[in-house]
Amino acid sequence: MQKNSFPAVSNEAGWRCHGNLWSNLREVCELLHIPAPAASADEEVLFQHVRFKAGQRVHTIGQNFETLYIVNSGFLKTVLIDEYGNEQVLSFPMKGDLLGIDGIHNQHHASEAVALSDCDIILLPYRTFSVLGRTYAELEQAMYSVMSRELVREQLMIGMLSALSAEAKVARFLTNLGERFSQLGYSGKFFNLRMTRHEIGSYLGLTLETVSRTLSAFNEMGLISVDQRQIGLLDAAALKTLRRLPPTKGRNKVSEKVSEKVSALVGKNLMPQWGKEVAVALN
Amino acid sequence: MQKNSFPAVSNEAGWRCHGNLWSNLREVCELLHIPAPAASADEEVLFQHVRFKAGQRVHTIGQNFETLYIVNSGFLKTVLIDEYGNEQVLSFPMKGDLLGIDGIHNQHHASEAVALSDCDIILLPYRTFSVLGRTYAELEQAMYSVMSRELVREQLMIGMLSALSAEAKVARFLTNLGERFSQLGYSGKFFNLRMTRHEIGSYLGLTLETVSRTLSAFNEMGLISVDQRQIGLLDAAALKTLRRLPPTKGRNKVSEKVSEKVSALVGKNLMPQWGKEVAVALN
DNA sequence: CGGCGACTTGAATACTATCAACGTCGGTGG
DNA sequence: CCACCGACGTTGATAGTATTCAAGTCGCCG
Repeated sequence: MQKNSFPAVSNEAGWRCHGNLWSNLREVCELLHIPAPAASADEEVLFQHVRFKAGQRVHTIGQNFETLYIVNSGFLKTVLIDEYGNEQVLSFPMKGDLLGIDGIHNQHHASEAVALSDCDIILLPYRTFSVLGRTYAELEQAMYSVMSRELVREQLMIGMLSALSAEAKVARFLTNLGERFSQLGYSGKFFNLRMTRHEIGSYLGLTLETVSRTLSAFNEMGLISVDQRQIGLLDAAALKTLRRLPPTKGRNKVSEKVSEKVSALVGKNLMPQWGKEVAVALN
Repeated sequence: MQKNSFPAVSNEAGWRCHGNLWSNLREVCELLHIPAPAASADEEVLFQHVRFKAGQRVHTIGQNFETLYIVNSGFLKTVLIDEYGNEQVLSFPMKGDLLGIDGIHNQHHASEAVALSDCDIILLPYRTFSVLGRTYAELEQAMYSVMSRELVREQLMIGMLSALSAEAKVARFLTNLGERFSQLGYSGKFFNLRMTRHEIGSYLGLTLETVSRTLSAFNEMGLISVDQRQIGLLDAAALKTLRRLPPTKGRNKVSEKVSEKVSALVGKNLMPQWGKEVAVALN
């Protein structure tokens, strides 16, 4: 599972104890990119690491909510299960992401978190966290901020799901993933996917075939390179500006002319209607 | 604007002062359905009401975040604006809903809240709230819970957007709206919509034409009654069980037989593939 | 080697969007 | 008062995108 291009994360932060790894509050805050409480005599408060193997569930739907989880290494997916047993992928958490927030409300998890690779997860017991929050106001502030950010992220997801074409969704998915990898210090241009086409499709509201076709189309257009799960973003700028054809009525002249040019450029109608050249011209 | 079937909300809760209405902490907590802090010598902490006329914005995108808002009466929409100026409706808040959470992160509002009818909104300054939260732990707990609930709501929205057919989306929209009205003490069966077809479509990821057609189809099928914005849910149970035809491969025999029967029943292919009779048969 | 899961690709279908015409309702001003 | 207008809504015809169904390939593991 770790045969990819990512360096194995070194877990030098933390102490070994009883064969497990532990982190203190400062390390946890760093991981979450939130300011750590300044003075802390609580250096002895330690948080346990737990390892999950690929395929294992960190928490399941309906499970009693007792703790939050912070991803220290590895890749996961969070899913909803509908009444027919179909998975709906909600997110692909990775290092630094917080899991389990959905359980705070009514004390039960509403979603399921599954490890896509071997993972190292830090347990942040909610009781402990609450106590710490009463002590350090900054912590609580940070928690509000993280939850608010998560909310905004989901709002953007909603906007993307209901307004973008299949090609635009896949393009954004790839560039977002690249940006997240960059922020973690990995390459934002060349990476490999940890999830199946089916999971990508579920996440984007598409079928796996559509995802596969779109990736192939991007590949033929030279926007990306694809070899199974190995992805190379060859023209990230073009991908980022890829959108559905303008929903605003009023630029019909432009779109007509352009669509001719574009479809002449790339054989079939695989080229997104509001493609590369156009987007550049708009800037 | 208030010529509808809803009784005008009486605002006897709160005090008039300088021509404005004010509410204390206990009233605010009731409105949000969260437990009020038990002992409170802070009875003198009052929160100002502000009235917005239909069409006015409570907050706009990019605006500095200073206060949260609680809907005391009226109906709103929250929207995202994309790079072409198109609106993406995110929610339709009404009495008891909390607005502005998205501004906590990075101190700027990510979305816009617009009044769809005349509204009475309670201001909950974030600074004030933070101070109160430090005093009353239950308050903070409640805030986490509300934000968590909001997160779960958006997750369900994502699942709905990416997995359901147009008919199922509209059906759920109607039943959800009915349930919310019920909880507020209004009729959950007969109500009128406060938003245009375009806004519904934006919310559901559909065009206004599709929304209109679907409502007409439901009407002809006897599931609902429609007269402009006056809606009557005649068969809420059927609406609630309306889904897209099962994405799980494996019940092809059933779906084929049924689709014939159903399409024979209602002229063209307006009948959702997994319709009323089928759903009942499955239970 | 056989089999399975993941992936790709093709062809046909089906659903939804788009474009367009028309109807309704309210408000406004001649 | 009536004509006009604009916003909203309905309905039809058509087009196009994404899904579905169906092979077939590839890589991996027992």
